[in-house]
Amino acid sequence: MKQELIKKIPHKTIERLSQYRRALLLCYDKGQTYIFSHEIANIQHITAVQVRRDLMLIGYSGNLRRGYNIKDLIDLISEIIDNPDGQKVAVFGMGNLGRALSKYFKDRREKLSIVAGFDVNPDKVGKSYYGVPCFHIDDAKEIIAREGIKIGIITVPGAYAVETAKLLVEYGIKGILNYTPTPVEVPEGIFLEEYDMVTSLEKVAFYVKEAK
Amino acid sequence: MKQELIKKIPHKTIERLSQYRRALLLCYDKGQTYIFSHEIANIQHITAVQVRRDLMLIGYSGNLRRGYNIKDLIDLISEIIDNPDGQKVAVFGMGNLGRALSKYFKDRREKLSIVAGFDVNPDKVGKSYYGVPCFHIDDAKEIIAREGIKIGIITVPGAYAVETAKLLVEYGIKGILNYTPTPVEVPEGIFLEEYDMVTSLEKVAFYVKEAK
DNA sequence: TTTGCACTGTTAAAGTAATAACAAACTATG
DNA sequence: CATAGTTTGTTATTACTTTAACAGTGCAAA
Repeated sequence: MKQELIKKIPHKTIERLSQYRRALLLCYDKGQTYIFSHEIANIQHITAVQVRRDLMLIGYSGNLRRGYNIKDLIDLISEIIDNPDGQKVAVFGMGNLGRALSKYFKDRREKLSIVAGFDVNPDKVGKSYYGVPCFHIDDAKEIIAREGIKIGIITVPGAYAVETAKLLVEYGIKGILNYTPTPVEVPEGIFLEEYDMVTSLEKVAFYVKEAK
Repeated sequence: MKQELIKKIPHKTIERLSQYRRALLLCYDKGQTYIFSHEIANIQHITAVQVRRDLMLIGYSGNLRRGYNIKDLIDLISEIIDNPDGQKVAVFGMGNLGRALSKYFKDRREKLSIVAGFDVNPDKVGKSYYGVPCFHIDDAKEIIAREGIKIGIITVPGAYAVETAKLLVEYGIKGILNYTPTPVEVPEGIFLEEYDMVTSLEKVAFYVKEAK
């Protein structure tokens, strides 16, 4: 897969590739070897055209009669979205949400793993949650450097989101996933993704109201 | 606010309105009475033009010299996105994520509140988490009907997502927020919003890798 | 062998969203 | 009272995303 090609893949396609891979892994585990675009589409909430278009963008060609080779496609998607050397992640804020994420990602992805949690609560520091050791935030700098952690998930209370993000950038984190409702600022070159559960719920509430 | 106008508001604008209101509430609590479009924009990650365009869509006019009246704008946004009679929400799956949401929404919105949690674990049933009572899923039908719950958040393990969604629809839920990585199907007329943490993290990992 | 079917791969069109451009309005100030 | 500065409200443009249309291909079956 050429570098220039990868640069042109739209954000939305990257997201769908992640979802395709998940669906494909399930099928692969069941022993299925080939799959049609409309089968992938049925698993996710999209159309077969969308699937074919996405696969076209990554330069994968299927078999006209049998569809796509599941194993090959999984490998190609992995080649695109995974870092061959692996990617280490840390969670900042080991509250309910931080622990939910720790549990969730436990042994899910070979190339992507949460290796540390941070908190300020002395009751949590020193403990381990679902295999993720919890450290004091004061030790973050050292541990991030030592482990080579490049990605940080922010799950601290909203009031501390901004300062946490600032620290992470200072400590060398290159990608931030902010789950607090407070938007944070990052300098150029740091990838930021924010998701706000309050907004999502209010959106659902709005459309439920409107549907009446 | 006219009904036809509301119908034409784009999804993205609805999401931003929720975020504007949050920012406005903070300013209002600080005693600020007027705010400029670029001030709102600075709080969120958007441009002043975007803010003005969104407010145009909902038909709100600001003061040319002082900007927007914070109180009035909060009221107007609330009139649009809130249900005047309130909206009750239930969480299905009181694991870490379910409890995180329960805690998070505790007393946050007057018109939108989580009133019940459901689980199958007998250790959880009968307990209360952050003010949200946990019931057995077998009692969901009755409680949903009795309380008039219209929105369900799915935080069960992915393997149970599909059947849970099916149950909710059967029990009269009109809007679903699915936080499992497993896509679910809902019939026409039921609003569905899905968010997948795995995809988000993989997306961050991809762009961190590419930035190197 | 040829006809029909069921796919894929690609280009074209439509729909949606964000950005830019700019006129109009108000106020403060000299 | 005129002028400069600042901000709003709206239209126009551009960019992005999805959906539609359709040609091309291989297989199966008559």
